[in-house]
Amino acid sequence: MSDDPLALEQQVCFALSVAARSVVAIYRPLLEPMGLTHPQYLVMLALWQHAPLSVRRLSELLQLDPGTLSPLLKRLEAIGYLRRERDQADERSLAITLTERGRALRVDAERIPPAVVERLGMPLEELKNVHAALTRVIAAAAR
Amino acid sequence: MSDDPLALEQQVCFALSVAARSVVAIYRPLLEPMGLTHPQYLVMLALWQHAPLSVRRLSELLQLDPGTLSPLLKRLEAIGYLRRERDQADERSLAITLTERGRALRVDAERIPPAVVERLGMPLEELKNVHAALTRVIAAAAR
DNA sequence: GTCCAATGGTTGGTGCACTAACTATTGGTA
DNA sequence: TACCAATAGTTAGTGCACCAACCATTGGAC
Repeated sequence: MSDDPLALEQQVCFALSVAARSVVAIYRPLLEPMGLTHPQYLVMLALWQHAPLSVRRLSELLQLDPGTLSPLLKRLEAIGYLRRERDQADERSLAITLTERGRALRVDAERIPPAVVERLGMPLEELKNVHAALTRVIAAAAR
Repeated sequence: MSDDPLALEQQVCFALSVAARSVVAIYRPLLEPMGLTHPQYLVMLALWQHAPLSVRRLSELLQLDPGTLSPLLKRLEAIGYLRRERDQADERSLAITLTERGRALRVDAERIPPAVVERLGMPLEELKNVHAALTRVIAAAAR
């Protein structure tokens, strides 16, 4: 075990990056049949839970730049999973709503989380701990 | 607390993505004066530890695609931190070595990890636990 | 009522990440 | 020796992520 403070294998940021990419890679083949990328999947999760949403609200929920979401939402509209319409009450704002197909997709999506957990083969208990630890990291970074 | 298995706030993948982006965001202003992005910083860490390296070896160490590294390495060569030369023994392979400036940069880099830990304000003990947990996730995903 | 600063979203530029197709070198085997 | 499969790296295409500049709408302040 190296005591070099710059050693790759003891950087938390490196472990975070690799873990995030590794886990997203597990989702890829599962999402591909639905025509979704992982960020698009997260948008769909947010919409299934909270639709209708504005771009601003969505960017807060996902902690993503509106500039990132804008083209992503257009792609989801192009596939036919959602609609982007101006909010009647405030023409600056978009009301993002699900289409029938978008709502229907939820049934397929319900198979994803258990498939990922199964593929990881880690005890649920430990995954909960990881989630809690990450939540503390996110809170610390946000301060 | 929602019991919806598709709820955003209980997805480990979501926490992972947000945490990774949040932590990288902490590095951004620290790396900017050195002219480095976070992935470039990881490449420099690998080189300070193991130079000379081939693209293949680097892609194994960082778990990144050679296709991602290729243009990234050219950018680092353009700034003058490294050299890309064909390996004399095997002309297919690149020997990536540090320039004098690249080696000198290490001194500045040594301030980064403590600055990040300080900025996060989390006990070192907990960061170690996070690191260990992430390492298990990475191993599980790789299996 | 008329400015004007704040707000919501879009666009363009840079760089990362993955995939697939491609080129060049190497080294084993017929 | 002449072939050919494996290996190393590059390139092109798509999409994500951040930033800064931009446009339109809104809602005060005067």
